[in-house]
Amino acid sequence: MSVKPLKFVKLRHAHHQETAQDYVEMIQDLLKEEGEARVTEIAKRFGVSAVTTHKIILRLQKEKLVDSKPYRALFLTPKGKKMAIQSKKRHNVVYRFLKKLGVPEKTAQIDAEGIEHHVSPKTLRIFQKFMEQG
Amino acid sequence: MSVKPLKFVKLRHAHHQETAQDYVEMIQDLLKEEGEARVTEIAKRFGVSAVTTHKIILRLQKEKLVDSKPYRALFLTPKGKKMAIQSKKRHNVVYRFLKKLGVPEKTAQIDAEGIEHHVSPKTLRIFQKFMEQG
DNA sequence: GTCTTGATTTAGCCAAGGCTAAATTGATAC
DNA sequence: GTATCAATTTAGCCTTGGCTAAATCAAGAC
Ligand SMILES: [Mn+2]
Ligand SMILES: [Mn+2]
Ligand SMILES: [Mn+2]
Ligand SMILES: [Mn+2]
Repeated sequence: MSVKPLKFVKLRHAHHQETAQDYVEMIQDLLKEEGEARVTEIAKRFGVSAVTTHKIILRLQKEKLVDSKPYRALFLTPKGKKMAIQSKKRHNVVYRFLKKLGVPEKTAQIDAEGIEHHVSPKTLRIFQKFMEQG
Repeated sequence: MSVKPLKFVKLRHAHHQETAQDYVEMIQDLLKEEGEARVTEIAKRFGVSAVTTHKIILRLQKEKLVDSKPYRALFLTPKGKKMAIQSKKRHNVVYRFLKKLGVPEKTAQIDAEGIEHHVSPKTLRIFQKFMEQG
């Protein structure tokens, strides 16, 4: 049998996207819920220090996903907004799919937070169809 | 609504386990398929350099999952064997579950490689039941 | 206008996983 | 037995995402 590193290469790529996806989703949530997105609140919700959040925000700014001036609140760029919308949608499909299957609410929340980043477009469509019918 | 960092804390914990799980699984495969597990072959299959694999093996030895002498082949400790068996079983349930749902073989392989590490015992049992019946 | 304080940022540390280049070694060929 | 060569290991670099301690700043209180 031949060797297939492809799936591991894709796995590493997915990992590299996870933080960005969770952060833009969180910023979008805060903008909606609280009116503004601040480092301290993001850090509290992720359960990390404000310093960790700050450093990740710097990276997301370099990647043109987040926009802000020093000591000020955070905003999503158009690119960041787009990623947030897509990520949230996928997250929600995975979450509802798990619940439809019979996974308890709390467990579905926890598992969806990890699974979402590894569901390909093909699999996502199948999850969606399952919910509409099943 | 209250703030719930729990799912993110668990996500980070899952990530910390991923590499170990994939490596012990791979070593087990090689012991079975090839008779021995070598750094070079592991690196080839993961699609990383032999140096990267070597460093990860050093960590797994410190964690008492892997056993070997310098320049020699690798073995699993009892602890490593146990993890390999459990990981392989979970991986397989996730993979077969996706195929049963209608996900194409190749996609199921790729997605399962990432999803497996985020499926809790409760969700795994539900996946299993779905296959037996559905 | 100044003071105070909480939020933000900077400095500096760590571990995990990536890499290339170079040194070492085990095993095979001769 | 020695020479060779492929595999392994070491050295040294990078990025991401963790942390604490200390510095800086914005905004509200007075
Ligand atoms: Mn999400
Ligand atoms: Mn997530
Ligand atoms: Mn696996
Ligand atoms: Mn895996």
